[in-house]
This record gives sequence, C-alpha cells and structure tokens, in this order.
Amino acid sequence: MALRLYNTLTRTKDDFRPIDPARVRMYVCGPTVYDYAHIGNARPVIVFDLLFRLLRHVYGDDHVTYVRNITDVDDKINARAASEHPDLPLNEAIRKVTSVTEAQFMADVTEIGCLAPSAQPRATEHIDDMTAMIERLIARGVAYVAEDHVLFSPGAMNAAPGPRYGSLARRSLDEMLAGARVDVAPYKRDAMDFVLWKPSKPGEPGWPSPAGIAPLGRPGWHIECSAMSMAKLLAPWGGGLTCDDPAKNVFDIHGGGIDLVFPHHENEIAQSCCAFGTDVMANVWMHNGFLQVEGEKMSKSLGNFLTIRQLLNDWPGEVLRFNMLRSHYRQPIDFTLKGLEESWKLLDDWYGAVGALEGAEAAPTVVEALSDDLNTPKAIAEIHALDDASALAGSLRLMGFLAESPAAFAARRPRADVDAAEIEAAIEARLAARRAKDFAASDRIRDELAAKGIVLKDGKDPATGAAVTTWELKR
RNA sequence: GGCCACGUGGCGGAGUGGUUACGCUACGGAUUGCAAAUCCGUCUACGGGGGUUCGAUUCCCUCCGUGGCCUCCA
Repeated sequence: MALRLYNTLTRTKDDFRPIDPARVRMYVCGPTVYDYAHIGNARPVIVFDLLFRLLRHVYGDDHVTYVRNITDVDDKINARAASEHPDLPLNEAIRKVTSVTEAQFMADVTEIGCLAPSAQPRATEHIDDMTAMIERLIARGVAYVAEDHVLFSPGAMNAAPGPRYGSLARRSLDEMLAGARVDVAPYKRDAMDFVLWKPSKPGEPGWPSPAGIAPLGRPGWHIECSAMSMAKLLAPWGGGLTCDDPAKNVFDIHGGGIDLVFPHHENEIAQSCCAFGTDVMANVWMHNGFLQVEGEKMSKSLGNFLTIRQLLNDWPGEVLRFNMLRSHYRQPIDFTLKGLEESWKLLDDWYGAVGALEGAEAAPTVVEALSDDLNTPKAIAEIHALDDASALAGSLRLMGFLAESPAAFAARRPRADVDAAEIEAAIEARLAARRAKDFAASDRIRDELAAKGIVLKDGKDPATGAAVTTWELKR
C-alpha cells in the first residue's frame, strides 16, 4: 500500500520513497523551552507522532529515525530566566528554566499519546556542529563576518548554481524585499541576509565563535536545525561535512508548523544545501495548518491562551489527541469545547466497544486512509464503518489511542462530588418501587437523581433477565 | 501594502467535473410502565457574483470573510 505525502516543496501529493528503503529519516522542529507548551504547539507534535507511527507500521518499528529538536538557546529563555530567577547567575537560571520546561513538555506530550522520538537533541549540545557548518558556509562564499556577526547571504547563494533561495516559500528575493517592514541592521550587506552567529551580550550564554571572531557568541535560530539534522540524520549514515557525496547529505522528511515555512525552513534549506552542495535538504517538506480557539486566534491578550497542561486538567489526553486528528493536518483547525465533548463521547463509545482486546491488527481501510497524506477524517470514517471489535481496537491503537483500560478511561469522568453509596441506595429503592408497580415513586427517585446530574440507564441481566440499573454523570 | 491558504448541511468534517462520505445534534420508529441507554430509519450543504462546460460544490476570474507569513516569531 503506497504511502502518499503532500510536499510543500512541490505543492503536490506524491508517492513516498525513502532514500534508504530500509530506513526512513524524519526531522521535526520542536519546542523552544521557555514556557508551558500551548495547544497550538501540540498540533505538530501529534501530527508527526501519527506519521511516525504510520511509518513504523509500514517500514517496521526499528526502521524509522525520528528526530525532534529542543531549542534551548533563545532570547525568550534568557528573559524568562532573568525574571524568574533574579537571584541566580543567568546561566544557572537558564539551565533551570530549560530543564524544568523540557520535562514539562515531555510529560504533556506523553499524556497526549505521543511516542518519544528516536532522538531529541538540544541546541546547546551541538554548538560545535553549528560553528563547523558556519565555517564551511564562509569558505564557500555564501556567508561573511561583519562586526562579530556571521551572516548568510541569499544573494550569494543565488549567484551560484544550485538551489534558489525562496523556492520553498515560492517567493523571489525581490518580492521579499518589497514586503520587508523591518529596519535593516547596519552590519548587513543586504536586507535579506540573516544571522548565523552573533556576539553574546555580557551575562548571556556564549560559546567560542567561528571564523576567528574574538568575543564569545551564540548561534542564530536557523542554524541549529541544519546542524542537528546533520548530526542525527546524515552523519550516522556517512554524510556530514566530511562527506563530499551530495547523495549522502539528504534525508527523507522535514516537518513543522506552516508558520515555519518562511523564514525558518527556507533558511535551513539555504544553509544545509550550500554547506553540502545538495539540491535539497530533505526530499519531503510537510507543514501542519494553524490552530484557533473558539473561532479566534489564540493569544494571551484575548485571554484564550490554552496550555496543554491546563486542558489536561479537564480532559483526558486522548480526547485532546482525537480532537486534533478530527481535522486533516493541513487544514486550519478550530479547537472548541463542543468538539472536545464530542471527541470524548466517541472515545467512550469505542472504549466500550473494544473491551479488553489486546494485540489487534489495524483495519486495511484505516491504514489506507492514513496512507493518503494522513487523511485522519477519512480514517475516522472508516473506523466508524468497522463492525469487528478487533479491527476497531487495532485501528485505534495504530493512531495512538486505547493506551489505557476501558475502566481506567471511564473513571476519568469527574464524579468526585457525588456519593456513590447514596446513589446505589436510591437505585435499589427505585428498583423496589418498580417491582411494586409504584411508578410515581420510581419516577420521583429518578427525577431527584437527574436534578443532581445523575443519569440512570436501565437494562436486564442477560443471564437472569432481572432488571439492572447503572448510572453516570450527565455530560 | 506584498505573498499564501481556507470558507461544505444546526454543528464538526472528508471528498468529487455528472451517482446520499462520515460523525455529533435534531426528528421518526422499535424497545420501555414512562423515560434514559440501545437498535433501525429520515432531513437540511457546498460564502456572493461572473465565466468555461452538455453539466461545477469540484476548473478559471472577481468580490466578501477568516487566518498565516513578510529577516531572528513555534
């Protein structure tokens, strides 16, 4: 069954063929660890986790390498560290902020059903790779030193043969210049030049600079992904700066949010392609659409800024995950309470239908839907069409659901403020009244419980035929 | 201002140049002492206006609306 993926680079949906048929290599831009991740951040994490699971299903669990980086060098981290731990030396405060935030992120995404990537490199662990790459870019004439900065020149890149700057975003340099709104730093030769390395301010974290620059410095944002993808996805297979074979310096899939297309991914491509002499950095570029909350863009000023952690207080992680996958990953998504309720109901139904089935296989129809550029709405429709509990369980597991027992999932419904024994007693009294055909009393008891939000479900014991009543809290 | 997406029935949400996706809700039936739950069934759509076509929700143009990006912001 062919896997087809939409490629932002070509704007077409094509059959996916890994460079190494036995080894799929994927890189996804991960979080900047300065604060709780919000639900918008969760979208690419969930989407590419699903792709990771599908690739493992198709190619085998041990034949997919998924790298998701952690950005731990950033101005926002510095600012947060300074304001949160004013008593500590900045570097220590930064370590504290990044380690706490990273642990929180991992806990959050684990709870929404995401497998750990094969590797999660931190930017600070790959500074040497970045400076080596920067040296290479200078040597190749596409980067230059100015006032202790190192800048990449898209103009120089486009003056040479090879890939064009702007081909991912489909914008020419002229168009970008025409749209530029921001003041151009004086040390730049050209407005489009972007920073590879910059000097650290006093007190900021700093590392030995490349290109003979004396002061300590720190990397620009884009170079880290070029360096870390090289270290984790090229070097282990013979690629990297010491390899002069362009064919070994390309990996399969690069993913992230659609807002990263420009400038982040465009710049990554420029850096990696110029450093390695390749035409592409990765063969397939995948981008997930943007997320809104209750029809509005999420922002702190609107007061609708939802962190994953806040949502997990009220909703099971699988409900958040399902709600996210109800829309196709490239479409915009509107995250709403109504949608979460509906998602929870469906998961409840499925948990009930599946029971305690173990080790089931996914339905071919579901795998096929997912193989068509992760068409999750179609996959969900196919799940609805299944009449076999085993295929249902297998299909849901493939998508990262059913991680807990039906009982554990059912217990996630809030019922803290009700007295179960009291309700059971009322139910017994009602059953007695019904047996006595005292329906007025029976209905009164039911109404009283309903007023407390308790819904009764009448049934029969399949063996004895005796009346049995269960209850749950109204949603 | 420039560039780029998206706009489907009460709601969510796929898809397609001509034949009811699917789900939730609502409604009808079965069931029930009556309900709830369950099962069966039913209804409503393709933002506005032009164009191409035998035929467009699907292609093209335009307008409106929403959103994204435009050099360090996920």
